[in-house]
Amino acid sequence: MAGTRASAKSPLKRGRTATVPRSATTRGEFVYAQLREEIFTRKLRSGDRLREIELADRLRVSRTPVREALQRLGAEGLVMVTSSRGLVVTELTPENVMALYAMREILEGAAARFASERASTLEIEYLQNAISRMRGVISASEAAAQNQRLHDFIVRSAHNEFLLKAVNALGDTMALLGTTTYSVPGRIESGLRDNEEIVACIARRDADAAEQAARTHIRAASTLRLGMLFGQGVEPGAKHGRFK
Amino acid sequence: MAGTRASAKSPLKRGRTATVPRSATTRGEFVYAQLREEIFTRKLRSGDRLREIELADRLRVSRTPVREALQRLGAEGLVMVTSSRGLVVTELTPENVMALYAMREILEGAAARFASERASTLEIEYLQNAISRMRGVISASEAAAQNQRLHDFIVRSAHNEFLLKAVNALGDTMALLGTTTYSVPGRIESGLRDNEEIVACIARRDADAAEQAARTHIRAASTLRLGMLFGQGVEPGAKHGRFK
DNA sequence: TTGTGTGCTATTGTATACATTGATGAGCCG
DNA sequence: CGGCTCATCAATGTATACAATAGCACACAA
Repeated sequence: MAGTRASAKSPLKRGRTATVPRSATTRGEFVYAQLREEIFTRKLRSGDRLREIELADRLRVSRTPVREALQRLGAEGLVMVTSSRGLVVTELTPENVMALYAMREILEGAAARFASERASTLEIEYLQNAISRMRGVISASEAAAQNQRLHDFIVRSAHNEFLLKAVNALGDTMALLGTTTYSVPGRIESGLRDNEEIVACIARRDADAAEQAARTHIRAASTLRLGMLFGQGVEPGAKHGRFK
Repeated sequence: MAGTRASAKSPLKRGRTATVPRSATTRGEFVYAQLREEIFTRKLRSGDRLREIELADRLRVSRTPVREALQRLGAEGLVMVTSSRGLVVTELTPENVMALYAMREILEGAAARFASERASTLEIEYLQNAISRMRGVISASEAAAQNQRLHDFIVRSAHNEFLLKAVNALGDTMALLGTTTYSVPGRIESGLRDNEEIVACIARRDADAAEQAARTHIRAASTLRLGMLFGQGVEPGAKHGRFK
């Protein structure tokens, strides 16, 4: 039985050794990772067209692995088909963004709830340590990164494969938005307080309170985000199309 | 600009004129629809291997559209890669099933909550009519179908694209389980009462209560399901592998 | 008997040629 | 001058040949 090489839906997507990033695993995998990277780093921006031949030429592979990658990206919602321009990097409308945050509120709430019910004592200790490490952080990017790690861990502590998938999918879409809400003054402190509360609830196995606290946390981020979008126009760096 | 034909992620996938079911839209689409059908009708069962060449021969297409279809199915979780046997129809472990229902509880709750907040009065009227139609239904399959339609409509009334996608993905996975919990005696009546309560909460715009009611509804189904799984062994028709 | 190496084979990965089709624009006719 | 037809093009859909590889069976040796 040979069929083992298969395409591997690897949930992680690290870069490779640097010398020859190509052929990290398979070419399809490489193209997928590369395009994700370019989307997240905004080398490819919302609305940019994705032509198979053009990508194949640029990445020095045939159209076959390119199609594979595009299809995976499509399934994740990072690229979408428009009737007028074919395949493009997904553009989020303001309605999408609101729906996105509403959904995040639900999912992060669920993660906190499930973690309250199922996290091991070891996992809870880790969460508490993570909170300690967050105190004293002052840079927005560092705070955002730690916040991200904490929530990833909460999701993993929920021990629910379907939740994990849903959260990852949503996270990818969030990445399309670019900037973090931690750049808003005062957000670091309030974010920390939120997270302390969430972990405390999980630690005392209070599922209802944990869910509520997590929702409140996201709700705050949501409010800030909508302020960024509608309050003062576009974010720094955005040049074209919608508000993105 | 030509790139219009693209692969179209069309949410619907109807058959065509019947004479030649093939080429419904594209061959890739056809293979995708066909395999889904076979999985849902259990012609392909959990654990069955999916070999590209074999499928291509059987469906009279080349490997290219087959690969496309398999990839889409993989993204949806209907097929998975095992290290030992390559690509197979997804097998759910008992842990998976529990996680699945836990997640459904969350998502149906979210749908009810959002619907409470965002459904139009027209949508609410429809929901109430749907409830009326459900009264007096006696067959398990009919009750299950109506229940399904009602919940689909609630999800649509939630007006959240991300929720919709998550629910659909979960629904596909549920389909792998086969039988419905409506075959359990008394379930039709209790299910109806649950649904009446959910719709009533939505109608009076009580988001918290609606979420709670929906969770309760799914929780009941979950309990029944676990009874079916662990209480008396396997379901009728299941012959091999796990409990599926 | 059991461990180990080695070729074979089944199966997937990749490239590429060809088919198909929607859009575009030029030219022709009224 | 306006509208229609048709040739052409750009882009994706499909088939297929070839490459690479993992697993297996078999043989051989200790």
